[in-house]
Amino acid sequence: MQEKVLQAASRLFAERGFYATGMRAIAAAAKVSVGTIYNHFQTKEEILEAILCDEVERRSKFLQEVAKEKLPLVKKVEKLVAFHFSLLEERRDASLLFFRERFDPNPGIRRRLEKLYDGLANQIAALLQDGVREGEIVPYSCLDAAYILLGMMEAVSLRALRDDRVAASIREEAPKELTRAIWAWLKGSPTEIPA
Amino acid sequence: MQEKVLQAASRLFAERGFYATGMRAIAAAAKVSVGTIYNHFQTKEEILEAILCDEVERRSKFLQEVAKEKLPLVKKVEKLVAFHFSLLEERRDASLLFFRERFDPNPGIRRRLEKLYDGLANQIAALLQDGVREGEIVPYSCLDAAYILLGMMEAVSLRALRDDRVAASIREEAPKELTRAIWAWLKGSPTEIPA
Amino acid sequence: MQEKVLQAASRLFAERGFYATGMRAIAAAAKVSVGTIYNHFQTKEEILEAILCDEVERRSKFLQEVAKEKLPLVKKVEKLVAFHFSLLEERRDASLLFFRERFDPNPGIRRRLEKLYDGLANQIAALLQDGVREGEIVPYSCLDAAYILLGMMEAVSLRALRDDRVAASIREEAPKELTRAIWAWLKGSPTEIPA
Amino acid sequence: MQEKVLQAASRLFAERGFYATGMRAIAAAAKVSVGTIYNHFQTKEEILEAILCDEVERRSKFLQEVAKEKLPLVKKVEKLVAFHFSLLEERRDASLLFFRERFDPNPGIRRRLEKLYDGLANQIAALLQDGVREGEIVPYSCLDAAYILLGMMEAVSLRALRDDRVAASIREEAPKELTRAIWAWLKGSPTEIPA
DNA sequence: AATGAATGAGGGTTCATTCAT
DNA sequence: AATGAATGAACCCTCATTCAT
Repeated sequence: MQEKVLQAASRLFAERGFYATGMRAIAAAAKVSVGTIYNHFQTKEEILEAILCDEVERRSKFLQEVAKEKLPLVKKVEKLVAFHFSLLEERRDASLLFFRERFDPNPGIRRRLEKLYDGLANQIAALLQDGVREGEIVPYSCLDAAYILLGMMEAVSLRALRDDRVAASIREEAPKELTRAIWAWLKGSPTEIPA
Repeated sequence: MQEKVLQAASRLFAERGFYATGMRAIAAAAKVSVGTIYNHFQTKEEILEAILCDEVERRSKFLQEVAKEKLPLVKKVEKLVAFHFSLLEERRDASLLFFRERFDPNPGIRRRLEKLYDGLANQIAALLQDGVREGEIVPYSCLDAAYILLGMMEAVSLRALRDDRVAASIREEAPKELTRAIWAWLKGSPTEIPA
Repeated sequence: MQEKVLQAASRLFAERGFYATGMRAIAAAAKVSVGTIYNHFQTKEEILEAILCDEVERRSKFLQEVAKEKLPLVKKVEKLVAFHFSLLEERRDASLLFFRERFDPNPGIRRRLEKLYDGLANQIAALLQDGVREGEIVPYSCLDAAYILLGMMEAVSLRALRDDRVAASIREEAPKELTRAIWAWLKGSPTEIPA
Repeated sequence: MQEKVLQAASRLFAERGFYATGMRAIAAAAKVSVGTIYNHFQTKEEILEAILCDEVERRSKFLQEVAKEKLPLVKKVEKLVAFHFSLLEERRDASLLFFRERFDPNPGIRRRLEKLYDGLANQIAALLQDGVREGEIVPYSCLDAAYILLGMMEAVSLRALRDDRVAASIREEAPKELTRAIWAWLKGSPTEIPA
């Protein structure tokens, strides 16, 4: 039941936006009654929260596994980027929401979502920290770098989620290109900018 | 009068989000009546549009000036990023809105906001095109690159606009690091990814 | 529930007019919430439409029965007028609305109300057509005559629905006199006008 | 100034209806400012009242003159009907309002308008009374008859004020036809209905 | 658990009216 | 007298949420 609701809500939120989607519409799309939704979720925002939490958790779980593997950092980055783009294909709606609606709701839920997002950043930062320790990359403020890395993925994803042919081409090229760019950036001296 | 309304609305939209902010709240914060707002703006959306227009224009004007200067592309990018982060400090609320509310799913407002954003992207694309012509960077779909460049600034900014210590650190590190990351992206394959 | 709303609305519309009556007032008078009204009627106009539809149907049904009877046309007119005035007594508010609000200049609502009114006019026209066929009255544009016949009942009714002694007297005299007047009209030139 | 406002308001009220016409629209159409209108009229309803009063007064003045003349009743009726239809042609908008909006506004103003209308009816009743005294028509409840007579004129007028070709033909035929019908009605015995 | 009718606060917007100029 | 920006109550309607069944 919950799954039906979450899927219906994901699609509608992605199509029309969180505020433009009513509970009646979700109930109709999920083929349950409004009352039933409220037996499983306290508020409409909780539905959004559940969707976004799920997205974060998928990425978080993946990062946990990657962290355990014995691989050079560059490979880990490559896997992370690849995974990210595979989710983009498989879970278009929820991914879109993850980028778009993360800031929308009220401060209470926003705070919780930010915390989840910070968790992701921390995992990535730990990954980078390992790389620094191993001498694979130069020393960094790893948490800052993690947020920038996430930002790079988000930026490309938002372009890739449009519906034109360029977007399709980006979705194909981006994993390779992005890994390259991230790596070039991480490898360089943190302060070096060509004159 | 309009200025009072725009400032109040900027603050409230940034705090609570566009949809969660009512006209009555804006009127109260601006210390005018609801009716007076409607003498200056046709709809609530028009208020948001005016705020974002202003932000776009500031960036647009700056880009015009940078485009005229005789500088290597990397320096122009550096200046652009720096300017962007300076606005982030000076005009916190409006900058936040500039990135956050761009995705409003209401088709009417979205179209107009996208047009504004597209204008900026076009200016940046022109900058990059110059770089391609001069051989400074590898050939690109410059418009796509521009969207991604904007997206990178946006994604990092949204983190940098929070209120914690990490945000402060990012605000300090990001201009330099973001320039390097963007440059690593734009330069194309100088760094092999180890196998 | 719908009945409560329709009765409350009939009374208020008749007292204050359609535009001067708010949904809150209707809800309060019907002792339901505003939302409940909107669960049964899409718009305020639909409430008015439902009220007037009902009035039309009462008259329409009556006309159907009269049409089937084997009576001279003048008797049918007499019955129609009598029935009309009996409704005026029994269903004061709705009858008032039936005549008063027919001219609402809002094109959307007007069109629908006109359609209802046109249906009645057509039934009366058919009645008159029979009279023409039987040679009871002179040939006529029967539809136009029907509108005028309805109009005469309407105009007199609006006076008859006031609360003074004249209104009471008209309510008593009008059925008889109106039938005579209508008949004088329909019979065509039996009376020369002295020069 | 007042004349400009009244003409503009007549046209707009007739076109869009009283409630759908705003003070700003009237001001624009009359090419004065909103404030100026309020220097001459206390409320919007007062404008409507002025328009309708004017219409009543034209008819009332005419009736006063006709009453003074030494003519058979049938001629007076003929003149009255003719005058009524001439106003319909010359002052289409105001005449329309006279029929349509007479019942619309709030009870206060409605009462005043009803009084004016009653004045007309009384004048006509006096005319009929003369006819009874002179033996021109059979004894009547003259006031009731006056309202019915007014109702007959209204009913035909409303059909004649439409915009089709039939309306044009009615406007031409109606004065003669209506006079004939009224006279046939008034001449007849008040109770006689053909069997 | 499941239902969906009922709720009513609140949404954006309008507009008759006022008032400082 | 004339102006039109300012006012705010009231408009119709929506919708997250509740609750009796």
